[in-house]
Formats: sequence, structure tokens, C-alpha cells
Amino acid sequence: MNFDKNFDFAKKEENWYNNWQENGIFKTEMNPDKTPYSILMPPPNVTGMLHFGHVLNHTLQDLFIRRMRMQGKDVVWFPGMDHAGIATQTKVEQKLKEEGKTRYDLGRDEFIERVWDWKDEYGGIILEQLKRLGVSCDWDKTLFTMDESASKAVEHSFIKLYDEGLIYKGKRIINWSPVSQTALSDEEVEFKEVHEKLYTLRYYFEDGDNYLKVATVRPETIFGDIAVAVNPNDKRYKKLIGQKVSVPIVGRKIEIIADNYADPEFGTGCVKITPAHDPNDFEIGQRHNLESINTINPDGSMNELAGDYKDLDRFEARKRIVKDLENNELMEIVEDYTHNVGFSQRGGEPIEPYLSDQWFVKMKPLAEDALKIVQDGEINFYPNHWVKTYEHWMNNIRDWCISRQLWWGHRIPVYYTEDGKHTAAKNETEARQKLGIDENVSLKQDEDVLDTWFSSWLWPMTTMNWFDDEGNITPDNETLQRFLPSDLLVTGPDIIFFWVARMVMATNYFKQEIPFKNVYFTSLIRDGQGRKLSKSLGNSPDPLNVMDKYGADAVRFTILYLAPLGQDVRMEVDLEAQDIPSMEVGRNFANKVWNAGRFLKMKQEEFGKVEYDNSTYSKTLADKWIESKLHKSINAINDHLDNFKVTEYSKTLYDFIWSDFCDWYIECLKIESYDNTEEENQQKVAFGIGIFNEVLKLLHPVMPFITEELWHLLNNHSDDISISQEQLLQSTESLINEKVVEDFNKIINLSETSRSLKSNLNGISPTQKLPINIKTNEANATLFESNVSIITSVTGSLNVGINEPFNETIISVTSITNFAEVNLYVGDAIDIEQEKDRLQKEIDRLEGQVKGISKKLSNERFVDNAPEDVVSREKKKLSDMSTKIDQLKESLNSFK
RNA sequence: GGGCGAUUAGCUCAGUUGGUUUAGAGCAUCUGCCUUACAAGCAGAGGGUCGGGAGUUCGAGUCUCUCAUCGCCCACCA
Repeated sequence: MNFDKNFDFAKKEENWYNNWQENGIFKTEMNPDKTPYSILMPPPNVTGMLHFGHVLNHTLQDLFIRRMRMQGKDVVWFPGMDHAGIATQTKVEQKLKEEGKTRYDLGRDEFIERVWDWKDEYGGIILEQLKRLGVSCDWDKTLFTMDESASKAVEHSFIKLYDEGLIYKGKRIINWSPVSQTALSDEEVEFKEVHEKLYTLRYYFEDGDNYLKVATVRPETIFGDIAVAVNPNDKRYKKLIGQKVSVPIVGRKIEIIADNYADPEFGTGCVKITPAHDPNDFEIGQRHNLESINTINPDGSMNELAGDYKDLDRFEARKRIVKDLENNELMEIVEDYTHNVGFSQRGGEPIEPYLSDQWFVKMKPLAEDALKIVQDGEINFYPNHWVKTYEHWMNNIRDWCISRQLWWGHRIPVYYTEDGKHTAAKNETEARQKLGIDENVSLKQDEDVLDTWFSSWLWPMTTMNWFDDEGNITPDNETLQRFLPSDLLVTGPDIIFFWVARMVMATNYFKQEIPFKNVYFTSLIRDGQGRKLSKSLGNSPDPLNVMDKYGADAVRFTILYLAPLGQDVRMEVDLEAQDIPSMEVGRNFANKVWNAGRFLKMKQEEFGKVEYDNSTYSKTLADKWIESKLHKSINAINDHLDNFKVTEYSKTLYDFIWSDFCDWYIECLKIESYDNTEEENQQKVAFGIGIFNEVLKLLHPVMPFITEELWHLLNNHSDDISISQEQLLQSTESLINEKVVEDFNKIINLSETSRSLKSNLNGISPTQKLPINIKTNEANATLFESNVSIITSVTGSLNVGINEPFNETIISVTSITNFAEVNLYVGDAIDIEQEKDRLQKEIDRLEGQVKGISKKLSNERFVDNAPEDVVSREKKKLSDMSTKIDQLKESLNSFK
């Protein structure tokens, strides 16, 4: 037999993936006779590397896509890649730095060319890594967010929003990254608690004797001070309003103004107002018509207005100023102070609130519909509690800063005349038309590019050919018509605002559609200490190493098995070994499946391969039982996946295959084959393989490789077809036979009872075969007689008597089940006192329970209020237990 | 400050609308097995006052309130 003892995943997984691609197994069909099903794949960053978040994410998506394909749906799953503005530009700039150059040395056009070169050479490694995982998307449809079609979509939507008044340019306080030297959106800033100092400074009045105490954490911004605010109701300062004080060191005179923003309870109740460096101060400045003085350069150093401190980094400047204030007795007090400061989510550098001209999207009008869509249940979130987070964001939405001071990205399609007139347009010609100027007037395009998410929010449309490859709008094309909205989006809750919410807005605004019907928010994967697995923490092994060790199937299975809906997953990691030991769950399971297949193949070769013929073969109890179990499992699987309960789906498969199919069905097949003719055995094995083929299909969506291999080995299929083209078995209610299940459970129960009896006896080896006798009613007796060889084998008995007269001459031990009394004839090798003790304990335990149930039943309120079936169940329990107690007492007495 | 989620065996987690004797599984532990698909396996065993308290109910791991601890998100008063 050409069948290795273990599945050679290292070789086979790669072979099968190549095979699938060569044979176009994942090609989009566009078959109008089938029901459409689509999943919107989140595009990874072009700079990205595979991490366990991707593994979970794409395993889930692939599970649903493969399953739907096997349910006869016309599936659409398109991969893509995000140009990742800042990340990519930073990568290339770092490379240039090694050559001793900056992007300014190259100029814009040449720099962008270099980025494209970089992209061609290093970009998109992650897409190759995803193939290792086995994802079955249509690679021919891969879209890059900088491709012509996607870029035209960006341009089109910008112009439309601009024309309709939803995009505007304004001078605002934005989040500035001094490292990347660009603006960031609010979502890209993370607040962290920091321990700093609170400095109380002296702002002297014009008399030169008295001073106002003003607290600040940023003394370096005094150069931008324009006023001091006090609360109008603060009695201490009421009469000072309108007076002037001088800024320490600087000496400039500023006015004391009244504003409710000043909290009398905090600090001294006086706030210095620096509109260019604080969002709240900016608003106060607007209210009071104050000037804004910017004293910091884009790189975070002080500018010429900071006098002696010019060119110092703002933090260095702070230290010096503090010292100088102290030396000049301008410092009242320095206290420890803990507060929150914004950091760049990407680079981790402190963010500078910075006054500058930027482009914004007006979000309120877009948010109204987007909120309603989710509240009305047009889009379902799994788990549902994320709706609250979504609502909160939508209700408190702020305008989105979309301009970035970068070169890599979609350049803002706005053209300016020299005198400052501007409009958004596809090109200069269109701009001239819109501005009503003639072609001699020179135009300049905006220098900035758009936030990467500005192309991402169009993804549901751009991936479906909203614009074609030549850049023409094709809103009525077949893909969009049939597959928008997508059926499912699988993503992490960390990008609910960045992406999910904005896609709802954009798709609704531009296409009057919802982008997707269901959103599955994945678990977060954490290490043994509960920390998120992340590159920056360096606490994550490379998934590729883990797959090398356990196989992609095992990793896929384990991660679904361990990742419940809405709960984070903790996995112990071994960084040194680049290992996640819990992956053994999947590996062991894969091995189990493999060996079940191996056994069936062995039997097939032993007896000869035939077609299963249900007219000649008569099914045994075990056959009917496994069929019932299979169809029940199919129902359970459907139910779980309809509700996105993937953990339960994988547990159902695991238990069915391991406990039912391997532990019981295969064992029965072995035993039954001893008494069969060869023809019967051929049919029996063909039947068993028939069941196993259905199992493989059910398992294929989560373990695509091993199931493909086994399906081919057992059925001798040629390599150009795939199990993924097969149809999943539908459950047939008539094959679910509860009587059969009940009967078979009795056999299982007999087995467990006698094994347990035996292994708890001193002096008897568990492998020793002994005679047993089963006392039971007539119906059960018939059942057991017709399955006596199975019972003999699974109970490990020498022989099995059914309702034979009790042989009192041989010492026996007894166990009482709900339907039978099992006597194990042990001879005199056992410790009788120990056995008596065991029986007495069992009697005591049961009597305790009988007492409880009797009490319950004598409670009138229980009998009157509880439903009838509950009461009768309790009554039956009571009588069953009493019978058991009697039987146990009887066997106890037999020792006396 | 506001919101969300968690707390069940040594560890990681199940536990469906309250009602099945003894609250389940995997891992780990202990005992015994190389039984001819699988030692990545098989058989058996031990281990839990379901975070604390109160309440509703005939009946609570499950519903309500409260407290505690942990995690996450949002806001950001110098």
C-alpha cells in the first residue's frame, strides 16, 4: 500500500496548491444559474508580512468560501493589496538613506518611480504567504489600490464629494507627526498615560509686583501664548478680566479673557491660551477672535519665534526653558502630573497638535444614513455588541482629515490658479472649464496625497470593477450587479472606524447600496500573558515557521477550534522555538483523520474495491448509527455556521470524526468483518468509505489539503479534479433514527460500564478477559443478542451471557445501569472488602439523591408549578434509583 | 469620566429560551496498555462551594441588582 504512516504535509500541501492553481479550481465562474455568494477580502498592506491575525482572518474567509462553493454557489472572493501610504514611503526613504539620499534629492516623480520599483521587488510577499495557508481566492483578480481602476475611483469620488460640498479645505488643529511630517486622522492617534510635570508659571501684571499663577505641562509653548483665560464666574479673577499680564521670559503683554473652558477647580483656575498648539485653545481663539502664533517647525523643533531656543527640539527646549524660568524666579511650583498624550499609532512617536491647512470630509451627513443602516439591521454584526461601538462613533463623528503631506499615494485632484482659485477636476482641462478660465492661465495641482483609507473605503466597489482597467466608470457591470452587497466581511474590530464604518458610508453615498450583509469581527490573538501577538512587541512566532512544523491544515483547524466568536484567544507561545504548542490539537486531529483513511484504504485493498450497492447490502446497527450521527452532525454544522459559531463547528467535526467514526464505527467495522463473507465485506468497506467521503467533504473547508489527498487516495480520482468541486451532503431527516442511536448508546454504555468495573478492581488486569452476564428486559436482550460479538469485543469479555441464570458459585462484581445489571465474573482474585466498600458507597450516594428528589416531590409548590414533564421525569428518576439501590443491596448481600 | 466584554477543574475554554441522577471538553496530572489505522494512539481515574454578596423563582452556572478583579474601546481640563 502506497500510504505513509503520517501525512507528508510539507510536500503535499505545496503540491496541491500548485495543482489547484494549474487547474483553475478557484477561477471565478460567473455562472448566472447559480446563487451568488461573495466575501470582501481585506487587502493587506503592500509592506505587510503574514501574522496570526491574517491566519485567523483568512482561514475564516476560506472556510466560508470553500463551503459555499461546495454548496453550489457562484462564489466571488477577490484578493488585493493596499498601497499603505506612510508605511511604504517610510520603507523606501529608509532605503534611500542607506544611499545617503533623501526623497528631495530625487524629486517627486523619480521618488515615486523608486517606490514602484520597491513594490515590484519586495511588495506583496504576504500574498505569497497566504497561498501557503491554502486560501482559495481568484488570484487573477488581484487589485492594487494604486492600479488605474482604483485610482480613477478615488479621483471620481473626491471630485463628487467636493462638488457636493462634502469636502472642504480648512486651517485647523490637526494631529501632526513630526517624524513622518504629515497630518494624521484622529483614528491614527492613540492616547497613552504619561507621567510628566505640571509647571505653574508666574505671569506678571503691568505693575511688575504681582503675578498670576498659570499652570501648564508645555512651558515651551509660551512663545505662542495669546491670552490667559479664567472662568467668568470665578470670583478670584473676575475683576482681573481685561487686564494684561506679560508672558514669562518673552515679555509680550497678553490679555486676561473670560471663557467657560477654564475650570476654577483645576490648577490655579487660569489657563494660558496657545491657539496654534492645542485644539481647545484653538477653539477659544476662534471664539474670541484671537491670533494664532505657530512656534514649532514641522519637524518638531522650535522656530525663529522661540528666540534663543530656535532649532531645539520641543522637548529639549522645554528642559531649557524650565531651567531658565527657575533661574529667573518665574517658576512658582513644579508638581508631578499624570495625563494622556497622543502618539502615532503606526510609529509610536508623540503627536504634535499642529495648526495647518488640510482637506477634510464632512462626516455628519454621511454618518446619518450609515448609522441607520446598521441600526435597522440591514447589516448584521457578529458579535452584535459591536453595534454599540459603531453607534457611539457615528453619533460623535468628527470631520475626517484626508490630506497627507506625502508623495506616495493618490494625489489630491485639486488645481489652483496663481491667485488662489481652485477646484477639483480630473485634469487641467476640466479644471479650467470648471473655473471658467482660458488655457493660458497656468494651474498647479495640490501637492498632497490622500489618506490611504480614502481608497480603502471604496474597496467594496473598486474590487468589483466599479471602474474598468482603462479607468472608465462602469457602474452597471455584471460583477457589481450580482455580487454587491457582499455576503460577508471578516475583519478585526480594531478597524471598525478606519474601514468598516467608512465603507458603509461610501458605498451608501456613491452607490446607494450596503457594502456587505454580515460583518464577522474576529478574536484577537494573545500570548500566554494576555498580550496581543504583535510585531512591535516581538511576541509572535512567524506563522510560516509554525505551519512548517504542524502543517497548514493543523494551524487552520487549531485556530478555528480555539477562537470563539467575540472572545479573545490565548495561546502559549515559545518564541525561541518559534512555536505555538497548542497547534498539537490540530496536528493530532489531522493525524487521526489520516489514519482513519489509511485503515479504510487497507481494508479496501484487503477485500477489493467495489461500488457500494444499497440493494444488496443490508446495514447493521453500527452502519445505521453512524449514518444517523452523520446526518445529525450535518444539521449541527449548518446551524453553527449560519450563526458564525466556528468553534462549535470545528468541535462538532472533531467529536464526530474522533469519537463516533474512529472510536466506535471503525471498531465495529473491524469486529463485524470477522464474521462476514468477502462480498459482504466489500460492500461494508464501500459503505464505510462512502461515509468517510462525506466526512472529508465536510472537513475540507477547514482542512483543505489532507482532505484532498485522502479523497484522491481512497477513490483513485485523477489529479486535475478537486474535492472542492464536489457538493456537500445535505442532511436527510429519514436517516436520523433516534431508536438506532438509543440502542447503540446502550452498547457503548455496556462497554464503559464493564471496562470501568474491571479497571477499578485490584488483582484483575484490565486486559484480562472475563465472562460477563447481562440482566435486562426482553427487548434489550434481543438487541444485545444480535450484536453479541460487538459487545464481547468492546467490553473486553471472554464471553457474554444475556439473562443467564446467575452463577453464585463464582464471585462476581456488579454494576447497575439504567437498563441492565452487568455481572462480571472475577473468580476469587479480588479484594471482597474493597468491593463491598464500593457498593456501600454507591448505595449511600444514591440514597442521598433519593432523599433530595423525594423532598422535591413532596413540595406541593414544585408539583403544582413545574411543568408536567419535569415532574414526571423526577418521579421516574426516583423509581429508577430505588430499583438500583435494591439491586445494589442484593449484590452486597451476596458477599455476606 | 462614558461604554463594552470577561470571571466555571492546575491551564485554555464549552454550557443554547432557568428544569436530565454526579456542571462538560481538550491540555496537564495519576494508573494500565506497543490491542495488526493512529503512542501525534487506546482504556481507566482524580480534580470544580460556577469571582463575592443579595434578590426573583417550586427550581439559578444560566435572570435582576450590587461589589470586586482583569481586559478592551471612546473622550481628553491647562
